Amino acid sequence: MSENIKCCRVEIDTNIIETGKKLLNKKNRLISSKSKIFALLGNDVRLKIMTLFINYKRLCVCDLSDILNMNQSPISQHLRKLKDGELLENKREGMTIFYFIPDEIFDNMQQIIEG
Amino acid sequence: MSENIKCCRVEIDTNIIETGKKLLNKKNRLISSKSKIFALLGNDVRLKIMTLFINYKRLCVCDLSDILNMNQSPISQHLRKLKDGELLENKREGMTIFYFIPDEIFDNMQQIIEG
DNA sequence: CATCAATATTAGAATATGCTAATATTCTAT
DNA sequence: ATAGAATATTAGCATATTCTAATATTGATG
Repeated sequence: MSENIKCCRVEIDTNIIETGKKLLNKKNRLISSKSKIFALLGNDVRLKIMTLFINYKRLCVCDLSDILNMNQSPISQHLRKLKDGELLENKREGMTIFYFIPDEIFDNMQQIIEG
Repeated sequence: MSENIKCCRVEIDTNIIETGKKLLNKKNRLISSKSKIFALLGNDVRLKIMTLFINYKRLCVCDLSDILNMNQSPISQHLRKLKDGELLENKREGMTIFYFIPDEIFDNMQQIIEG
């Protein structure tokens, strides 16, 4: 399996390579999904947005535009990404569409972001 | 302060905008530094690398190349970023340079990545 | 049903990211 | 000292990201 050894270090623990591969293989899906979450949070604007949602429960695009002092379009685009990544949900109430962190992940999000 | 209201929703809680701004202002540095960490972890390869360091304590470029089945160059480049972001340190021992998660942040990293 | 407020989408430009391929650097060990 | 192993760096390309500016969509409400 480990034919392509990249260097010939003496104290090589060839076992590490096999067990490492197995470890990653086992955690592959989890790592992939986590890295997507981190990538979403790895943007200043989006992390601010999520921080606001932790503190205010629900906000609309306008609120965020005002608070962040940014145009509505990029806010909408960020919210779209966060929604696609299932870190946010939305719900219309009258004329405004409120975004919020889904109950199921709220504690976890707070943990990751504020913990 | 909030002259540039983005929309004229009726039930607008203008207070949110001011307190939101203050909140972000207060947490600004923290958010910025956290988003950098998340951005580093928001890449599949780097998250795999960090996961490996949590499980194996220390590894060299070659180990990672072998485990991840990637060329040495991109691994080196990722390690550089992780080191610049202070998520990793390194130390030469004989011919090989070992990377590892600094003691001070190990628990925190484990928490973020595995928690 | 027509209007308009709120939000979403799109194209396009500037910048950032992550790889390959080639080369450079750094130390060890003879 | 010098050769070679391990690692780092660089240029360059392809793709991804994030904004602006313009336009489209949606649904509440007169």
